[in-house]
Amino acid sequence: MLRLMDTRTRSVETITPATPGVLSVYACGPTVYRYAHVGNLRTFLLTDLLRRTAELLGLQVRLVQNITDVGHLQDDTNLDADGEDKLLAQARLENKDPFAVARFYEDAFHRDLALLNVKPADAYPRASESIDLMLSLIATLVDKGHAYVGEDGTVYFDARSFPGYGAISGNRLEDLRAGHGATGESTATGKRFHADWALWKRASENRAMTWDSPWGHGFPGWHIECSAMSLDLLGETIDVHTGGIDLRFPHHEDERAQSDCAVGHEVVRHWVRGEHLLFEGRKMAKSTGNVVLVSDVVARGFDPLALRLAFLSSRYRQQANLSWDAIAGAQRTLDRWRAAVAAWAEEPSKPMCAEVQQDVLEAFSDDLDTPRALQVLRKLEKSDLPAGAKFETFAWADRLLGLDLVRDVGKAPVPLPAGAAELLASRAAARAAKDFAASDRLRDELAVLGVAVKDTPAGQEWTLS
RNA sequence: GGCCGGGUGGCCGAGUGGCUUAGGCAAGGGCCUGCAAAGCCCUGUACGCGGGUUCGAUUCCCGCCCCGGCCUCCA
Repeated sequence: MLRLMDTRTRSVETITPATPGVLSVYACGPTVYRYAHVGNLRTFLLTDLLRRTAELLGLQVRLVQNITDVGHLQDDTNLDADGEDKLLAQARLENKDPFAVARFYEDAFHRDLALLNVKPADAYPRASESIDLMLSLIATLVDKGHAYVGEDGTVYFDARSFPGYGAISGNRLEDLRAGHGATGESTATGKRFHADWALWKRASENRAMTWDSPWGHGFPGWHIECSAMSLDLLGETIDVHTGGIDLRFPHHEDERAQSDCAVGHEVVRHWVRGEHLLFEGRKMAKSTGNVVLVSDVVARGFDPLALRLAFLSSRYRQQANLSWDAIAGAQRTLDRWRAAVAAWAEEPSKPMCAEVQQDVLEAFSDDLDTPRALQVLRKLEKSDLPAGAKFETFAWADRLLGLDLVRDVGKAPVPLPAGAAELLASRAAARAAKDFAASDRLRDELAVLGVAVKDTPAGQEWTLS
Protein backbone atom coordinates (compact mmCIF):
# COMPACT_ATOMS: atom_id res chain seq x y z
CA MET A 1 0.00 0.00 0.00
CA LEU A 2 1.38 3.37 -1.02
CA ARG A 3 1.34 6.06 1.66
CA LEU A 4 2.21 9.70 1.10
CA MET A 5 2.31 12.88 3.16
CA ASP A 6 -0.70 14.88 2.09
CA THR A 7 0.06 18.54 2.65
CA ARG A 8 -3.64 19.41 2.75
CA THR A 9 -4.52 17.05 5.59
CA ARG A 10 -0.95 17.30 6.97
CA SER A 11 -0.78 13.61 7.60
CA VAL A 12 0.44 10.51 5.86
CA GLU A 13 -2.44 9.09 3.84
CA THR A 14 -2.90 5.73 2.20
CA ILE A 15 -3.27 6.32 -1.52
CA THR A 16 -6.21 4.44 -2.95
CA PRO A 17 -6.88 5.33 -6.59
CA ALA A 18 -10.39 6.53 -7.38
CA THR A 19 -10.30 4.19 -10.36
CA PRO A 20 -9.07 0.85 -9.01
CA GLY A 21 -5.71 -0.06 -10.41
CA VAL A 22 -5.10 3.29 -12.10
CA LEU A 23 -3.30 6.11 -10.34
CA SER A 24 -3.73 9.53 -11.90
CA VAL A 25 -0.99 12.03 -11.17
CA TYR A 26 -0.63 15.64 -12.16
CA ALA A 27 2.78 17.20 -11.74
CA CYS A 28 3.42 20.91 -11.94
CA GLY A 29 6.02 21.29 -14.64
CA PRO A 30 8.57 23.90 -15.56
CA THR A 31 8.18 27.39 -16.88
CA VAL A 32 10.43 27.05 -19.88
CA TYR A 33 12.18 30.40 -19.91
CA ARG A 34 15.50 29.10 -18.61
CA TYR A 35 17.33 25.89 -17.74
CA ALA A 36 15.93 23.90 -14.85
CA HIS A 37 18.33 23.91 -11.92
CA VAL A 38 18.96 20.90 -9.74
CA GLY A 39 16.50 22.17 -7.13
CA ASN A 40 13.75 22.08 -9.73
CA LEU A 41 14.86 18.63 -10.73
CA ARG A 42 14.66 17.34 -7.18
CA THR A 43 10.94 18.05 -7.28
CA PHE A 44 10.55 16.33 -10.64
CA LEU A 45 12.42 13.37 -9.18
CA LEU A 46 9.78 13.17 -6.45
CA THR A 47 7.14 12.49 -9.10
CA ASP A 48 9.37 9.87 -10.71
CA LEU A 49 9.86 8.05 -7.40
CA LEU A 50 6.14 8.12 -6.79
CA ARG A 51 5.51 6.74 -10.24
CA ARG A 52 8.10 3.96 -10.01
CA THR A 53 6.83 2.89 -6.61
CA ALA A 54 3.21 2.83 -7.72
CA GLU A 55 4.11 0.79 -10.79
CA LEU A 56 6.03 -1.74 -8.78
CA LEU A 57 3.03 -2.04 -6.50
CA GLY A 58 0.99 -3.04 -9.54
CA LEU A 59 -0.73 0.24 -10.33
CA GLN A 60 -1.02 1.69 -13.78
CA VAL A 61 0.11 5.31 -13.60
CA ARG A 62 -1.33 8.07 -15.74
CA LEU A 63 1.03 11.00 -15.37
CA VAL A 64 0.53 14.45 -16.85
CA GLN A 65 3.06 17.24 -16.48
CA ASN A 66 2.40 20.68 -17.87
CA ILE A 67 4.79 22.92 -19.73
CA THR A 68 4.24 26.56 -18.87
CA ASP A 69 5.17 28.55 -21.93
CA VAL A 70 2.89 31.52 -21.46
CA GLY A 71 1.15 33.47 -18.75
CA HIS A 72 3.76 33.29 -16.06
CA LEU A 73 4.54 36.87 -15.23
CA GLN A 74 7.68 38.24 -13.70
CA ASP A 75 5.57 40.07 -11.22
CA ASP A 76 1.98 39.05 -10.86
CA THR A 77 0.95 42.21 -9.12
CA ASN A 78 1.75 44.26 -12.16
CA LEU A 79 -1.45 43.46 -13.96
CA ASP A 80 -1.57 46.15 -16.55
CA ALA A 81 -1.21 45.43 -20.23
CA ASP A 82 2.56 45.71 -20.00
CA GLY A 83 2.89 43.04 -17.33
CA GLU A 84 6.01 41.26 -18.37
CA ASP A 85 5.81 37.56 -19.04
CA LYS A 86 8.87 35.53 -18.00
CA LEU A 87 9.11 34.19 -21.51
CA LEU A 88 8.79 37.55 -23.19
CA ALA A 89 11.51 38.95 -20.97
CA GLN A 90 13.83 36.09 -21.83
CA ALA A 91 12.98 36.34 -25.52
CA ARG A 92 13.96 39.98 -25.46
CA LEU A 93 17.21 39.13 -23.73
CA GLU A 94 18.04 36.42 -26.27
CA ASN A 95 16.60 38.45 -29.13
CA LYS A 96 14.44 35.52 -30.22
CA ASP A 97 10.83 34.65 -30.79
CA PRO A 98 9.27 33.77 -27.42
CA PHE A 99 8.04 30.41 -28.68
CA ALA A 100 11.50 29.57 -29.97
CA VAL A 101 12.81 30.29 -26.48
CA ALA A 102 10.10 28.12 -24.97
CA ARG A 103 10.81 25.17 -27.24
CA PHE A 104 14.55 25.46 -26.61
CA TYR A 105 14.22 25.25 -22.84
CA GLU A 106 11.49 22.64 -23.10
CA ASP A 107 13.93 20.41 -25.00
CA ALA A 108 16.59 21.11 -22.39
CA PHE A 109 14.13 20.15 -19.69
CA HIS A 110 13.49 16.78 -21.31
CA ARG A 111 17.21 16.17 -21.71
CA ASP A 112 17.82 16.95 -18.04
CA LEU A 113 15.06 14.55 -17.00
CA ALA A 114 16.59 11.83 -19.17
CA LEU A 115 20.02 12.41 -17.62
CA LEU A 116 18.47 11.85 -14.19
CA ASN A 117 16.63 8.73 -15.36
CA VAL A 118 13.26 10.35 -14.79
CA LYS A 119 10.72 8.42 -16.80
CA PRO A 120 8.74 10.58 -19.22
CA ALA A 121 5.18 11.55 -18.38
CA ASP A 122 2.33 10.27 -20.52
CA ALA A 123 1.56 13.81 -21.68
CA TYR A 124 3.26 17.18 -21.56
CA PRO A 125 0.51 19.65 -22.44
CA ARG A 126 1.64 23.16 -23.29
CA ALA A 127 -0.20 26.12 -21.87
CA SER A 128 -0.02 27.93 -25.21
CA GLU A 129 -1.82 25.03 -26.89
CA SER A 130 -4.53 24.83 -24.24
CA ILE A 131 -5.96 28.34 -24.58
CA ASP A 132 -9.39 27.08 -25.67
CA LEU A 133 -9.61 24.84 -22.61
CA MET A 134 -8.77 27.78 -20.39
CA LEU A 135 -11.30 30.05 -22.07
CA SER A 136 -14.09 27.54 -21.62
CA LEU A 137 -13.11 26.98 -17.99
CA ILE A 138 -13.07 30.74 -17.38
CA ALA A 139 -16.53 30.98 -18.98
CA THR A 140 -17.79 28.30 -16.61
CA LEU A 141 -16.38 30.15 -13.62
CA VAL A 142 -17.94 33.43 -14.76
CA ASP A 143 -21.29 31.67 -15.31
CA LYS A 144 -21.19 30.15 -11.85
CA GLY A 145 -20.42 33.47 -10.24
CA HIS A 146 -16.87 32.66 -9.20
CA ALA A 147 -15.23 35.07 -11.60
CA TYR A 148 -15.94 38.61 -12.75
CA VAL A 149 -14.66 41.15 -15.24
CA GLY A 150 -12.83 43.89 -13.41
CA GLU A 151 -12.93 47.56 -14.25
CA ASP A 152 -9.68 47.11 -16.13
CA GLY A 153 -11.20 44.47 -18.44
CA THR A 154 -9.26 41.63 -16.83
CA VAL A 155 -11.21 38.59 -15.65
CA TYR A 156 -10.58 37.86 -11.98
CA PHE A 157 -11.39 34.92 -9.78
CA ASP A 158 -13.41 35.94 -6.75
CA ALA A 159 -11.41 34.39 -3.93
CA ARG A 160 -14.16 34.98 -1.39
CA SER A 161 -16.59 32.92 -3.48
CA PHE A 162 -14.73 29.71 -2.59
CA PRO A 163 -15.30 28.83 1.07
CA GLY A 164 -12.39 26.40 1.19
CA TYR A 165 -9.86 28.99 0.16
CA GLY A 166 -6.75 28.67 2.30
CA ALA A 167 -7.14 25.01 3.26
CA ILE A 168 -3.93 24.04 1.51
CA SER A 169 -1.65 26.81 2.65
CA GLY A 170 -3.14 27.58 6.02
CA ASN A 171 -3.51 31.17 4.92
CA ARG A 172 -6.75 32.85 5.91
CA LEU A 173 -8.12 35.43 3.52
CA GLU A 174 -8.33 38.04 6.23
CA ASP A 175 -4.68 37.51 7.16
CA LEU A 176 -3.30 37.89 3.68
CA ARG A 177 -1.60 41.16 3.18
CA ALA A 178 -2.70 43.14 0.22
CA GLY A 179 -0.20 43.54 -2.53
CA HIS A 180 3.17 42.13 -3.17
CA GLY A 181 5.03 40.61 -0.27
CA ALA A 182 5.38 42.88 2.69
CA THR A 183 5.19 46.08 0.71
CA GLY A 184 1.50 46.33 1.37
CA GLU A 185 0.33 48.25 -1.68
CA SER A 186 -1.67 46.53 -4.38
CA THR A 187 -0.82 47.68 -7.84
CA ALA A 188 -3.70 45.92 -9.56
CA THR A 189 -6.49 48.29 -10.37
CA GLY A 190 -9.44 46.16 -11.34
CA LYS A 191 -9.72 43.71 -8.47
CA ARG A 192 -12.59 43.78 -6.02
CA PHE A 193 -10.48 42.15 -3.34
CA HIS A 194 -6.73 42.00 -2.96
CA ALA A 195 -6.61 38.19 -2.88
CA ASP A 196 -8.44 37.83 -6.20
CA TRP A 197 -6.28 36.78 -9.10
CA ALA A 198 -6.33 37.15 -12.83
CA LEU A 199 -7.72 34.42 -15.08
CA TRP A 200 -7.53 36.36 -18.33
CA LYS A 201 -5.57 39.54 -18.78
CA ARG A 202 -6.27 42.24 -21.32
CA ALA A 203 -3.33 43.07 -23.49
CA SER A 204 -2.47 45.57 -26.13
CA GLU A 205 -2.60 44.39 -29.77
CA ASN A 206 1.13 44.56 -30.27
CA ARG A 207 2.06 42.33 -27.37
CA ALA A 208 3.38 38.92 -28.33
CA MET A 209 1.73 35.68 -27.15
CA THR A 210 -1.85 36.92 -27.06
CA TRP A 211 -5.15 35.45 -28.15
CA ASP A 212 -8.68 36.63 -28.80
CA SER A 213 -11.29 35.85 -26.20
CA PRO A 214 -14.84 36.83 -25.23
CA TRP A 215 -13.14 39.24 -22.82
CA GLY A 216 -10.95 40.83 -25.39
CA HIS A 217 -7.50 40.32 -26.74
CA GLY A 218 -5.17 39.03 -24.06
CA PHE A 219 -3.43 36.17 -22.37
CA PRO A 220 -4.17 33.71 -19.56
CA GLY A 221 -3.17 34.01 -15.95
CA TRP A 222 -0.72 31.50 -14.63
CA HIS A 223 -2.93 29.41 -12.37
CA ILE A 224 -5.76 28.69 -14.78
CA GLU A 225 -3.63 26.55 -17.09
CA CYS A 226 -3.14 23.79 -14.55
CA SER A 227 -6.84 23.58 -13.77
CA ALA A 228 -7.75 23.50 -17.45
CA MET A 229 -5.17 20.95 -18.54
CA SER A 230 -5.52 18.63 -15.57
CA LEU A 231 -9.32 18.52 -15.80
CA ASP A 232 -9.07 17.88 -19.52
CA LEU A 233 -6.46 15.13 -19.45
CA LEU A 234 -7.09 13.44 -16.12
CA GLY A 235 -10.75 14.20 -15.49
CA GLU A 236 -12.61 15.57 -12.52
CA THR A 237 -10.84 13.41 -9.97
CA ILE A 238 -7.08 13.35 -9.69
CA ASP A 239 -5.45 11.04 -7.21
CA VAL A 240 -2.20 12.88 -6.58
CA HIS A 241 -0.97 16.35 -7.44
CA THR A 242 2.74 16.99 -7.02
CA GLY A 243 4.86 20.11 -7.04
CA GLY A 244 7.31 22.18 -5.10
CA ILE A 245 6.49 23.50 -1.66
CA ASP A 246 6.64 27.07 -2.90
CA LEU A 247 3.66 26.38 -5.14
CA ARG A 248 1.49 25.72 -2.12
CA PHE A 249 0.57 29.35 -2.17
CA PRO A 250 -0.76 30.89 -4.25
CA HIS A 251 -0.49 28.55 -7.23
CA HIS A 252 -2.04 25.39 -5.82
CA GLU A 253 -4.47 27.26 -3.61
CA ASP A 254 -5.77 29.08 -6.66
CA GLU A 255 -5.75 26.00 -8.85
CA ARG A 256 -7.80 24.14 -6.27
CA ALA A 257 -10.31 26.98 -6.06
CA GLN A 258 -10.70 27.11 -9.85
CA SER A 259 -11.01 23.36 -10.36
CA ASP A 260 -13.31 22.70 -7.42
CA CYS A 261 -15.58 25.62 -8.24
CA ALA A 262 -15.81 24.57 -11.88
CA VAL A 263 -16.88 20.97 -11.20
CA GLY A 264 -18.50 21.36 -7.81
CA HIS A 265 -16.41 18.93 -5.81
CA GLU A 266 -12.88 18.29 -4.57
CA VAL A 267 -10.82 17.45 -7.65
CA VAL A 268 -7.40 16.64 -6.22
CA ARG A 269 -7.51 13.94 -3.59
CA HIS A 270 -3.93 14.28 -2.34
CA TRP A 271 -1.40 17.08 -2.55
CA VAL A 272 2.21 16.02 -2.32
CA ARG A 273 4.96 18.59 -2.26
CA GLY A 274 8.70 18.45 -2.28
CA GLU A 275 10.68 20.69 0.02
CA HIS A 276 13.30 23.09 -1.18
CA LEU A 277 16.81 22.18 -1.97
CA LEU A 278 19.36 24.38 -0.27
CA PHE A 279 22.81 24.81 -1.63
CA GLU A 280 25.42 25.78 0.92
CA GLY A 281 22.66 26.61 3.34
CA ARG A 282 20.65 28.89 1.08
CA LYS A 283 17.63 28.22 -1.07
CA MET A 284 18.77 27.58 -4.60
CA ALA A 285 17.56 30.52 -6.60
CA LYS A 286 18.72 32.85 -9.28
CA SER A 287 18.43 35.79 -6.92
CA THR A 288 20.68 34.05 -4.37
CA GLY A 289 23.28 33.35 -7.04
CA ASN A 290 23.73 29.70 -6.12
CA VAL A 291 21.99 28.05 -9.04
CA VAL A 292 23.50 24.73 -10.08
CA LEU A 293 22.51 23.08 -13.35
CA VAL A 294 22.88 19.47 -14.39
CA SER A 295 25.45 20.68 -16.89
CA ASP A 296 27.49 22.12 -14.01
CA VAL A 297 27.43 18.73 -12.29
CA VAL A 298 28.57 17.05 -15.49
CA ALA A 299 31.24 19.69 -16.07
CA ARG A 300 32.77 18.79 -12.73
CA GLY A 301 33.13 15.21 -13.89
CA PHE A 302 30.19 13.74 -12.02
CA ASP A 303 27.64 11.30 -13.32
CA PRO A 304 24.21 12.98 -13.28
CA LEU A 305 22.98 9.89 -11.49
CA ALA A 306 25.32 10.71 -8.62
CA LEU A 307 23.10 13.73 -8.19
CA ARG A 308 20.08 11.43 -8.23
CA LEU A 309 21.69 9.31 -5.51
CA ALA A 310 22.53 12.41 -3.49
CA PHE A 311 18.84 13.34 -3.64
CA LEU A 312 17.76 9.84 -2.62
CA SER A 313 19.84 10.08 0.53
CA SER A 314 17.42 12.58 2.02
CA ARG A 315 13.65 12.51 2.21
CA TYR A 316 11.83 14.53 -0.46
CA ARG A 317 9.80 16.45 2.08
CA GLN A 318 12.80 17.53 4.06
CA GLN A 319 14.89 20.52 3.12
CA ALA A 320 18.20 19.16 1.99
CA ASN A 321 21.47 20.97 1.96
CA LEU A 322 23.35 19.95 -1.14
CA SER A 323 27.05 20.53 -1.59
CA TRP A 324 29.76 19.43 -3.97
CA ASP A 325 31.08 17.18 -1.21
CA ALA A 326 27.73 15.45 -0.98
CA ILE A 327 27.68 14.85 -4.74
CA ALA A 328 31.26 13.54 -4.62
CA GLY A 329 30.30 11.15 -1.82
CA ALA A 330 27.33 9.93 -3.84
CA GLN A 331 29.57 9.43 -6.86
CA ARG A 332 31.89 7.18 -4.83
CA THR A 333 28.96 5.08 -3.62
CA LEU A 334 27.59 4.87 -7.14
CA ASP A 335 30.95 3.74 -8.53
CA ARG A 336 31.35 1.18 -5.77
CA TRP A 337 27.86 -0.24 -6.29
CA ARG A 338 28.23 -0.48 -10.05
CA ALA A 339 31.53 -2.28 -9.71
CA ALA A 340 30.08 -4.58 -7.06
CA VAL A 341 27.00 -5.36 -9.15
CA ALA A 342 29.20 -6.14 -12.16
CA ALA A 343 31.35 -8.47 -10.03
CA TRP A 344 28.33 -10.20 -8.50
CA ALA A 345 26.89 -10.71 -11.96
CA GLU A 346 29.84 -13.01 -12.73
CA GLU A 347 28.67 -15.43 -10.04
CA PRO A 348 25.88 -17.98 -10.47
CA SER A 349 22.47 -16.36 -10.20
CA LYS A 350 20.59 -16.99 -6.98
CA PRO A 351 17.02 -16.08 -6.00
CA MET A 352 16.52 -12.54 -4.78
CA CYS A 353 16.66 -11.90 -1.09
CA ALA A 354 12.93 -11.69 -0.39
CA GLU A 355 13.35 -9.95 2.93
CA VAL A 356 15.49 -7.17 1.49
CA GLN A 357 13.14 -6.83 -1.42
CA GLN A 358 10.22 -6.43 0.93
CA ASP A 359 12.08 -3.94 3.11
CA VAL A 360 13.06 -1.79 0.15
CA LEU A 361 9.56 -1.78 -1.29
CA GLU A 362 8.13 -1.04 2.13
CA ALA A 363 10.51 1.90 2.55
CA PHE A 364 9.48 3.38 -0.78
CA SER A 365 5.82 2.73 -0.04
CA ASP A 366 6.17 4.51 3.28
CA ASP A 367 6.08 8.04 1.91
CA LEU A 368 9.08 7.47 -0.33
CA ASP A 369 11.51 6.81 2.49
CA THR A 370 14.53 6.57 0.22
CA PRO A 371 17.15 6.98 2.97
CA ARG A 372 15.82 3.84 4.63
CA ALA A 373 15.83 1.95 1.35
CA LEU A 374 19.47 2.88 0.80
CA GLN A 375 20.31 1.72 4.29
CA VAL A 376 18.71 -1.66 3.61
CA LEU A 377 20.77 -2.02 0.45
CA ARG A 378 24.01 -1.02 2.16
CA LYS A 379 23.34 -3.73 4.70
CA LEU A 380 22.79 -6.25 1.94
CA GLU A 381 25.99 -5.12 0.24
CA LYS A 382 28.00 -5.99 3.35
CA SER A 383 26.11 -9.16 4.21
CA ASP A 384 27.45 -12.61 3.46
CA LEU A 385 24.56 -13.58 1.22
CA PRO A 386 25.55 -15.21 -2.08
CA ALA A 387 26.81 -12.80 -4.75
CA GLY A 388 24.14 -14.05 -7.16
CA ALA A 389 21.40 -13.08 -4.72
CA LYS A 390 22.94 -9.67 -4.16
CA PHE A 391 23.08 -9.11 -7.88
CA GLU A 392 19.45 -10.03 -8.44
CA THR A 393 18.28 -7.91 -5.52
CA PHE A 394 20.26 -4.83 -6.52
CA ALA A 395 19.12 -5.17 -10.12
CA TRP A 396 15.54 -5.34 -8.94
CA ALA A 397 15.93 -2.41 -6.55
CA ASP A 398 17.32 -0.31 -9.37
CA ARG A 399 13.85 -0.28 -10.89
CA LEU A 400 13.01 2.06 -8.00
CA LEU A 401 16.36 3.76 -7.57
CA GLY A 402 16.98 4.41 -11.25
CA LEU A 403 20.76 4.55 -10.83
CA ASP A 404 21.82 2.33 -13.73
CA LEU A 405 23.47 -0.02 -11.27
CA VAL A 406 23.74 -2.79 -13.86
CA ARG A 407 25.46 -0.47 -16.32
CA ASP A 408 28.86 -2.12 -16.02
CA VAL A 409 27.68 -5.73 -16.09
CA GLY A 410 29.47 -7.62 -18.84
CA LYS A 411 31.00 -4.38 -20.05
CA ALA A 412 33.69 -4.75 -22.67
CA PRO A 413 37.11 -3.74 -21.39
CA VAL A 414 38.11 -0.19 -22.15
CA PRO A 415 41.09 0.03 -24.53
CA LEU A 416 44.35 1.20 -23.02
CA PRO A 417 45.97 4.44 -24.17
CA ALA A 418 48.85 4.01 -26.63
CA GLY A 419 52.01 2.78 -24.96
CA ALA A 420 50.31 1.81 -21.73
CA ALA A 421 50.35 -1.92 -22.46
CA GLU A 422 54.13 -1.84 -22.84
CA LEU A 423 54.56 0.11 -19.59
CA LEU A 424 52.32 -2.38 -17.79
CA ALA A 425 54.36 -5.28 -19.10
CA SER A 426 57.61 -3.60 -18.04
CA ARG A 427 56.19 -2.93 -14.62
CA ALA A 428 55.07 -6.53 -14.16
CA ALA A 429 58.60 -7.61 -15.08
CA ALA A 430 60.16 -5.08 -12.70
CA ARG A 431 57.98 -6.26 -9.85
CA ALA A 432 58.84 -9.87 -10.58
CA ALA A 433 62.49 -8.86 -10.40
CA LYS A 434 61.78 -6.94 -7.15
CA ASP A 435 63.04 -3.78 -8.82
CA PHE A 436 60.63 -1.59 -6.85
CA ALA A 437 62.27 1.70 -7.86
CA ALA A 438 61.52 0.95 -11.51
CA SER A 439 58.09 -0.36 -10.58
CA ASP A 440 57.17 2.87 -8.81
CA ARG A 441 58.52 4.98 -11.65
CA LEU A 442 56.44 3.05 -14.18
CA ARG A 443 53.37 3.44 -11.97
CA ASP A 444 53.86 7.22 -12.08
CA GLU A 445 54.29 7.14 -15.85
CA LEU A 446 51.08 5.15 -16.23
CA ALA A 447 49.26 7.61 -13.99
CA VAL A 448 50.23 10.39 -16.39
CA LEU A 449 48.53 8.40 -19.16
CA GLY A 450 45.42 8.12 -16.99
CA VAL A 451 45.97 4.51 -16.03
CA ALA A 452 45.70 3.82 -12.31
CA VAL A 453 47.56 0.72 -11.24
CA LYS A 454 47.11 -1.22 -8.05
CA ASP A 455 48.77 -4.40 -6.90
CA THR A 456 46.72 -7.33 -5.69
CA PRO A 457 47.69 -10.82 -4.59
CA ALA A 458 46.80 -11.91 -8.13
CA GLY A 459 49.12 -9.37 -9.74
CA GLN A 460 48.69 -5.79 -10.87
CA GLU A 461 45.30 -4.45 -11.98
CA TRP A 462 44.57 -1.24 -13.78
CA THR A 463 41.67 1.11 -14.24
CA LEU A 464 41.28 4.19 -16.36
CA SER A 465 40.90 7.28 -14.22
C1' G B 1 1.37 40.72 11.54
C1' G B 2 -0.22 35.58 9.40
C1' C B 3 1.39 30.68 7.62
C1' C B 4 4.84 26.36 6.89
C1' G B 5 9.26 23.47 7.97
C1' G B 6 13.56 22.80 10.88
C1' G B 7 17.64 22.90 14.98
C1' U B 8 21.03 15.42 15.94
C1' G B 9 28.44 13.77 17.13
C1' G B 10 34.12 17.57 12.82
C1' C B 11 30.60 17.78 8.33
C1' C B 12 26.13 15.80 5.74
C1' G B 13 22.06 13.44 7.19
C1' A B 14 18.12 9.13 9.07
C1' G B 15 15.50 7.72 13.33
C1' U B 16 13.40 6.67 18.01
C1' G B 17 9.34 7.03 24.88
C1' G B 18 13.92 2.82 27.32
C1' C B 19 16.87 -1.94 23.40
C1' U B 20 24.19 -3.45 20.78
C1' U B 21 21.22 4.37 20.53
C1' A B 22 21.34 4.39 11.37
C1' G B 23 24.24 5.40 7.29
C1' G B 24 27.71 8.28 4.55
C1' C B 25 31.91 11.65 4.38
C1' A B 26 36.12 13.29 7.00
C1' A B 27 39.61 11.93 11.18
C1' G B 28 42.69 8.62 14.24
C1' G B 29 44.50 3.50 15.10
C1' G B 30 45.19 -1.44 13.10
C1' C B 31 45.33 -5.58 9.38
C1' C B 32 47.00 -6.23 4.47
C1' U B 33 51.10 -4.24 1.06
C1' G B 34 58.15 -3.90 -0.91
C1' C B 35 55.61 1.03 -0.88
C1' A B 36 51.03 2.76 -2.34
C1' A B 37 45.91 2.24 -3.74
C1' A B 38 41.70 -0.53 -2.71
C1' G B 39 39.52 -3.48 0.84
C1' C B 40 38.64 -5.06 5.79
C1' C B 41 38.55 -4.27 11.26
C1' C B 42 38.43 -0.88 15.36
C1' U B 43 37.64 4.10 17.80
C1' G B 44 34.67 8.69 18.76
C1' U B 45 27.96 8.18 22.71
C1' A B 46 25.19 13.39 19.58
C1' C B 47 20.27 15.24 19.80
C1' G B 48 19.18 24.32 20.53
C1' C B 49 17.62 26.41 25.77
C1' G B 50 14.17 26.24 30.02
C1' G B 51 10.06 24.00 32.13
C1' G B 52 6.23 20.00 32.20
C1' U B 53 4.17 14.86 31.60
C1' U B 54 6.63 10.03 32.69
C1' C B 55 9.65 4.99 36.44
C1' G B 56 12.41 6.93 32.09
C1' A B 57 12.41 12.25 26.77
C1' U B 58 16.74 13.55 21.89
C1' U B 59 11.66 11.54 20.86
C1' C B 60 5.28 13.82 23.68
C1' C B 61 3.33 18.89 25.72
C1' C B 62 4.25 24.28 26.86
C1' G B 63 7.36 28.54 26.56
C1' C B 64 11.75 30.73 24.60
C1' C B 65 15.96 31.35 21.29
C1' C B 66 17.92 30.55 16.55
C1' C B 67 17.77 28.98 11.24
C1' G B 68 15.29 28.24 6.35
C1' G B 69 10.99 29.20 3.46
C1' C B 70 5.99 31.33 2.02
C1' C B 71 2.32 35.70 2.33
C1' U B 72 0.27 36.93 -5.19
C1' C B 73 8.13 35.74 -9.34
C1' C B 74 9.63 30.71 -7.66
C1' A B 75 10.28 23.32 -7.92
